[in-house]
Amino acid sequence: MTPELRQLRYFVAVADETSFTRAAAGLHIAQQSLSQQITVLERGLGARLFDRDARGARLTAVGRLFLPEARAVLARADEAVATLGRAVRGEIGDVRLVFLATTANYLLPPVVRAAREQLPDLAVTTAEASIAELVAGLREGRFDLAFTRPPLVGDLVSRTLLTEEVCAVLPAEHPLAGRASLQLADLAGEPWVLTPRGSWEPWHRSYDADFTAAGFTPRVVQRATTVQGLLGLVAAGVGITRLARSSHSLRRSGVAFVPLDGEVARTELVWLPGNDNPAVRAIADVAAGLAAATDLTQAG
Amino acid sequence: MTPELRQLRYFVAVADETSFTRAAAGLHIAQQSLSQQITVLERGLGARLFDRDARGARLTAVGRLFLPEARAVLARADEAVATLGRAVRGEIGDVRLVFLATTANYLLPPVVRAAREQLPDLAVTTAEASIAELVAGLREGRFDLAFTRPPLVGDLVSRTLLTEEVCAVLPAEHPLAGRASLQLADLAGEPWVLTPRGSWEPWHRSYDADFTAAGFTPRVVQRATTVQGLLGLVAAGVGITRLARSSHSLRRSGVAFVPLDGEVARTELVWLPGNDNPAVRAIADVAAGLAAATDLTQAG
DNA sequence: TAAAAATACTCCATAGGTATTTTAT
DNA sequence: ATAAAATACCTATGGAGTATTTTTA
Repeated sequence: MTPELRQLRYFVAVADETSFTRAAAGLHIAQQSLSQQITVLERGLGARLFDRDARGARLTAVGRLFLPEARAVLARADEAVATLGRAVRGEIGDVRLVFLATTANYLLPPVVRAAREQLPDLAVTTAEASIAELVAGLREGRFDLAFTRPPLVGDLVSRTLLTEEVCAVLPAEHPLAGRASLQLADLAGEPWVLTPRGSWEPWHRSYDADFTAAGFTPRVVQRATTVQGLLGLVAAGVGITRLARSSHSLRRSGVAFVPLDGEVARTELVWLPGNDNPAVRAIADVAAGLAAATDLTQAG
Repeated sequence: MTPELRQLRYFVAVADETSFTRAAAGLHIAQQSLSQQITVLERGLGARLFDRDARGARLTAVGRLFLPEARAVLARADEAVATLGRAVRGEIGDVRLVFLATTANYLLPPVVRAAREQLPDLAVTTAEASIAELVAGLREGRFDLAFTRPPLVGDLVSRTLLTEEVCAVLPAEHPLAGRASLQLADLAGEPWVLTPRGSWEPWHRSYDADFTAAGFTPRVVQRATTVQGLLGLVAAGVGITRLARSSHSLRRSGVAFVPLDGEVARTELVWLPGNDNPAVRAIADVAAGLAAATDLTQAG
């Protein structure tokens, strides 16, 4: 028979007080109940733990050996509960972060650094993925939290981490390169380089809507899969494109970033609605705090 | 709130089976009762531990972190009970042995060696004491177990460890030194050296009874406190004495040990009747086994 | 005799059982 | 439709309370 923790607590209390009466007072139960519980414990263990007399109760030789054991069990139980508390607060555990390949560049280092500082006992693993892999990974439970861009599909939970300007990206020698800002309509006649339509359908629908609102359909002269590829084509004078300002960190020569009036690009934290891992929320809070404290667009 | 061990056992069972139904069967309780207990545990801990669906129950992220904690608490409790079992069997703990100074010489080494071999985790401390110190030490709880000689006082529990012959101790050149055995009456006219009357009254009363039975009162020419002292005086030809055969180990030259017909000296294990330390019984058993297996008188 | 623990009983909180409903596949 | 868990309700074990007795210094 293994005793219950309550009985061990009672045992320790009597041992500490060398008295059933005093221990019972401290435990807020009647002396008689305590007496009965210790008797049950002793019977269960098959060993007498106290010598009783008119002055109180003192440990037997066996009881003296059991006391540190009982304390150790209780301490271990307290530790278990404390560990659970840390888990609930998201201070321990594992979180698998995934960064959209185009955001990993400037978001991953500060987020991971802040996480390590504020949540040192959390095991954070990171991955860089395409938007399709990222969404599939979240859905299939391979990732807990994604850093990505809208629009996404409906059944994921998102939280906007930061917003930044959307810029027209022009060759450095382009006539409009010196402008402080532009309207998308100003670029109606330009040759465009864009990402392949198949890369992520929701994005392309969003693009189409923007261009339709500006009153034209872009003349696409070439397509490139990566942001680096787009920037290279723009620098080469093949055409122009449209990117978030932070993309500027990937190529600073040969291209000009001119803000497009009223257009913003959002970076979002995304997770599965059913994900109950408190560490996800903790990391999300760290990232949000980081975004609020420092203007991450300055990294671009 | 700290959960009870029962609840932790239930939690581990459900986690292992990934099913309330199967776990309940293994625990020999109804699924509904188990479901209720886990709910109580979750409420008490303030954390959901399982995700339930029609296929069963799987750990949440928090539950996954709590599982090893729960196992550790249960394992620690099992260890505590196991340790208690060892204490009850007298395999661990402390025993303070005391040897009568005149028996320490040949009893202490083999007893301590056997104890270390058979009860390696028992902390055995030893002391050598006069009969008066020995009895007082037992009474006042300074010693747990004594190796001594009868007669003693009534309120101590004793167990005869071994018996040996009582011998007349004569100078080597004494006319009776060559005899195979003697009667005490044969020594009526001899000069005697004995221990001081005050050293331990019960012994002297026993001596007196023996001499009275043999029909004479010994003519005491000198007294010595220690066995060594008595042997020295005998070797010097001052007188004769009477000792257990094992005393021969203290002086082998100049003295002759001649068995006295029908007289036996007992060595006893003695302890306080209220001493509930199982280690005392364990050591007593080891000593008794040792005495049965090897003739300790051969050490004399 | 006085202080402490044990015993005898009573009560009720709760662990556990039974019947049924809800939920998700 | 089926299999699992949750809910509702009932039962009964046993933890805790009150009154009293026993024990020992």
